[in-house]
Amino acid sequence: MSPVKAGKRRTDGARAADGRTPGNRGRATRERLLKCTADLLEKTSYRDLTVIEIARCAGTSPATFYQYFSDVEAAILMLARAMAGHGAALATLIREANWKGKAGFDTAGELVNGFLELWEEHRSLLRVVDLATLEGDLRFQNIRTHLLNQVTEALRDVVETFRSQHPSDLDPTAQAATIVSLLAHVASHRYGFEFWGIRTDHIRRSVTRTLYWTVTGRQPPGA
Amino acid sequence: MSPVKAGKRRTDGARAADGRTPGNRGRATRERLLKCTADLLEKTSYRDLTVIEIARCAGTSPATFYQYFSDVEAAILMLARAMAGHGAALATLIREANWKGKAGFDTAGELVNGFLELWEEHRSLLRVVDLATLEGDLRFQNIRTHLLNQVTEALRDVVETFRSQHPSDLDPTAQAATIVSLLAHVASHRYGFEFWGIRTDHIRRSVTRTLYWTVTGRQPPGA
DNA sequence: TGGCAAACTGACGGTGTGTCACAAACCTAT
DNA sequence: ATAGGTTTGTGACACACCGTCAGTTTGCCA
Repeated sequence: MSPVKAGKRRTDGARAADGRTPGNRGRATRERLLKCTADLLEKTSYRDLTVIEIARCAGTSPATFYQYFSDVEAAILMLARAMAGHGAALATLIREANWKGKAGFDTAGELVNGFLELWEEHRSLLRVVDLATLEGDLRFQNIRTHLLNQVTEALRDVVETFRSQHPSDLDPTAQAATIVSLLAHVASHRYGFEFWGIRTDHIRRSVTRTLYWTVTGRQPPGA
Repeated sequence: MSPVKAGKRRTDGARAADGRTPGNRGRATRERLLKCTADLLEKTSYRDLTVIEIARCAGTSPATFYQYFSDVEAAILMLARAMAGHGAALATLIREANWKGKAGFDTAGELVNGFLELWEEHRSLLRVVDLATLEGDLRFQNIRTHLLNQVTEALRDVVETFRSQHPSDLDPTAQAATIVSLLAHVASHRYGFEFWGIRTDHIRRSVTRTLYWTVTGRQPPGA
């Protein structure tokens, strides 16, 4: 799979070719290659995603691809980095919304929806990020963390707020991480549920209630 | 990646070579190949797992591999099928244990441990099962469902038991699926948590409490 | 020991990878 | 417009893996 075992894991950020200053045309093809990588990732299984096809789609030769990325993974890494920022919006939602009473329950619902939408938007990318993370790839693990940690930390702070009124021996960070796990997994397996006859809407309500309860430590209003 | 695009997704169960009756030597090498596939899956990333290496490990030629499996995925599929049965033990635990009061809380803890152990045992395999499932591969999706559905259904029944005393408008199946999502995700990202300073033990307690509450609809005892 | 099915493999055409050295396209200053 | 320099693209290559098939080896037992 990798003819030159050594030279594979090259470091490369948004590098321009060898080390030259990037021009206009260059950025265009780079963008085209990224777009094609993303598109093909939707249609092709990760294992079968190939440089040749990406190049063909972008209307260039495979050699050109290697001028911008060291391998397919590197291109996916770029896409993932671009996506990771989107976690910020969720964190902001958590921090600025009201978590008390009925309004709090609505906030929980919005957060669940936020997760479902984020995963809907970046489904195929998140698949690979998850796999690579589980395989121990630190670069992807960092991205995943960057994405989810913002949410986890925001949730932890909310949990701590309620802790004063409602003491508990649980670790707030662990509770927040638990919730984030739930949200991430449900969001990514949404279609799996539907396939087996479990309506997304039912899941949404169930998760919302669990979320509210775990964060606030109280029974949801009107349950 | 696949020279003959057509002939790839061949059907093959525990088939013996072409159509011949399986002998003793045959089963042995088949087993050896499976073992090597499993071992290499631990060390190699899924994307880089290759027939050549599997064959080398098993001390045979690559051609031999193709006498038993149509491709690497098929071998992994076999391993996954063998593992899927292990969900039964968890379902039994759920069905036969007591879910009331303090004993119920202990049951919840045991279930969480059961998940952690199952994932510990089959980490690399479950990674691939998850990816393939999310990529829409029905064969893997079936395996994953077979594994998790037993648990989900058992939990749903328990949820319904409590429902009579504690009415709710939530769909019991959705609640069970929610819980199973939580358990599966936490089990698979266990090391990720530890890496970021969240002790598995804290997660375990947090999940146990959420599990107990969702199943019974009551505050855990001694909280 | 001969015969026969089961098990294995060498060799091959096809496709993908990753690296060059070189060619083409694009400035920009004269 | 055009020469000279830089950026960008590519053909060709050496290597690795895939998946097939014809033909060989192995093991069994009559």
